Amino acid sequence: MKRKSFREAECPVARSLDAIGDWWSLLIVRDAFDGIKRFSEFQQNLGIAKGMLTTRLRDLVEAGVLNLAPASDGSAYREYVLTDKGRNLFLVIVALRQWGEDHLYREDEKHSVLVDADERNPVSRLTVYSADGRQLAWDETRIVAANGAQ
Amino acid sequence: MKRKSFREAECPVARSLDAIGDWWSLLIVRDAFDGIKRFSEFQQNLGIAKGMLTTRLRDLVEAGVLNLAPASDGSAYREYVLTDKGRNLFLVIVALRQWGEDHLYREDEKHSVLVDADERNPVSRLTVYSADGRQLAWDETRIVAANGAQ
DNA sequence: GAATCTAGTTCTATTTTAGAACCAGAATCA
DNA sequence: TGATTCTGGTTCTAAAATAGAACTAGATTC
Repeated sequence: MKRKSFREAECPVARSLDAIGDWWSLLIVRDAFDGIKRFSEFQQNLGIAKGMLTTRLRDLVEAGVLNLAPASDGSAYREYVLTDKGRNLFLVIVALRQWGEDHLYREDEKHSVLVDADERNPVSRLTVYSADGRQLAWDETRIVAANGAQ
Repeated sequence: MKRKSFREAECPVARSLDAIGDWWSLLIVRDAFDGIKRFSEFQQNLGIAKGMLTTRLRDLVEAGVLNLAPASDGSAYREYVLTDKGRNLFLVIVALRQWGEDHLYREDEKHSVLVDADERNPVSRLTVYSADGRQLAWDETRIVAANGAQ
């Protein structure tokens, strides 16, 4: 059967995953953050099948994450650029990156690092803060339902 | 063909997605943060097929995200609890939640809110900071490759 | 002791994904 | 200018992932 959709889910996490949770989507977005724009660049950089890339790019454009614009090199081709909505996925990518760095490499394995453009120092770790600036651990938070209950 | 694996990718984002990027995985983790522990609870809460849930839970245990422990109610059953590695996915979930809240609801639609347990105020937005405390936008960061180049 | 609940397993049907082959229009080369 | 190559796809097949129903053994409750 068709994969179950979360598009109309109550939970924002589920809706996000419905929009950008299929295989390849976030890697395409990651590449877009790294300046990749053209179909062939994505294809070669990711090693993805062309047919798959075609449908993923179409889906991401439909989802409002990417825009299809005239190529910036003046050619008759087009290129894919992040929309505002797409750029706002930056934190998702950074969170995935930090978790991966922390848990998915052996001691002796090197990995790339996200640094700030000016100082070239690694960015600091993401943290959840309360409205009044306290650091919050996962068990110091709660979900309040839409209706205000719980 | 078998879906392409990113387990040995250089990029931490790709490795993360390989580990927790398949359909349902992060929703199971989200439920675990909400205190869901038992097989039947996950199954009913998510509306997932039992067979799918079985393989996802097995994968997450294999990945070190969940642990299978004796049920806390004293029965002979068992329950799934987040490991340290799993708890560290909190930021990923929060980032997905905030993006979804911002971009995937109509004006008139309500959604649940993440609040701090004490004050019951919504948590503040995630932000990327430089080592010296400046807020960084996506285009104020760079990726430095593992070998130190670029 | 019987009925029900829990946590699965197994099966089939459909959808997704990977990969190769093909193709038309744009750009480059000679 | 014409031939060749590059770009950005489309189409096809085969294998894997997912959904859902049916079934089951052991634990718990009635």
